[in-house]
Amino acid sequence: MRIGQLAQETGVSVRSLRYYEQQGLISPIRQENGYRDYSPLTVHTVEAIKLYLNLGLSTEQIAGFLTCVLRNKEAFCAEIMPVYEKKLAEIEAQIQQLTQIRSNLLDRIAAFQAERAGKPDE
Amino acid sequence: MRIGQLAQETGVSVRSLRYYEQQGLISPIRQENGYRDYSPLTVHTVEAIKLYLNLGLSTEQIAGFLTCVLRNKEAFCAEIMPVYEKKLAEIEAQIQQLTQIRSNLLDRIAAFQAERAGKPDE
DNA sequence: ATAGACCTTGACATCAATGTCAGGGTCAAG
DNA sequence: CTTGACCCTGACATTGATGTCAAGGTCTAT
Repeated sequence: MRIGQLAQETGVSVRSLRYYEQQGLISPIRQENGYRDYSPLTVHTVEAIKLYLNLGLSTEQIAGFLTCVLRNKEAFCAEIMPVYEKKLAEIEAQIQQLTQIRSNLLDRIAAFQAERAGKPDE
Repeated sequence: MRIGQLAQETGVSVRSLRYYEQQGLISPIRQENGYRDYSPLTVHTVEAIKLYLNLGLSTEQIAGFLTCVLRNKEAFCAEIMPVYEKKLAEIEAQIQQLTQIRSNLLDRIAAFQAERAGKPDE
């Protein structure tokens, strides 16, 4: 299968497929004319990549366990847990920071409105 | 006051002070030798900039109301409310997205551990 | 006059996945 | 043989505040 078809079947752009290859996530063989030639199984690989990217993982992190999860169930791949836990910690830190900013914004909006309401003609 | 002293008094790097100037947030006059010359009042300006940056606002947004809030109370500056509200909406969207990812991560971690525990010697 | 602390401008690097363009090859159908 | 759809590589842009370096000017104290 050529790259255009893979792109169409997975909904991933040709550009991104080449990028995933550059990051070591997929390794198509080459036809005689230089075109990339993908196994039909690569569709599943790309779907997996999409899934992990949607979890906020980087291509580098995905590269660390992708081979394993493609051959086994996730539970068999010990490499994946530290990644999940690291990402979870990052996400929670970000949520906390955003929540703090949100709180500050709400305070300032409230103060703004209180001052306008309380002193309408000062 | 020269840039080094302003940096020291505000805890903001010399690099950032120049950047704020480039973004139109501060406008020091120049000494005869070309050195930037800041009014002592600029310390307050920079403190305000720090505050708004910490709320997640961009220098461009800050530029839109900084002159007003330096002369008046915030409640007097109508320009600021749309900015606060836009930022609040962005923050809440981000929190929601991160919360969704967090939920997905927790699900996968739980599934991982359940599979290991449930089938320890499969 | 020289060292050293301070200032200047300009430029590149950061982070990461993706879009987009340029310049050029391949191939099948007409 | 030409058109058009598809492919290739390589490169720059995006986003935004900040770090850092280069090359050089200023000024003070020795």
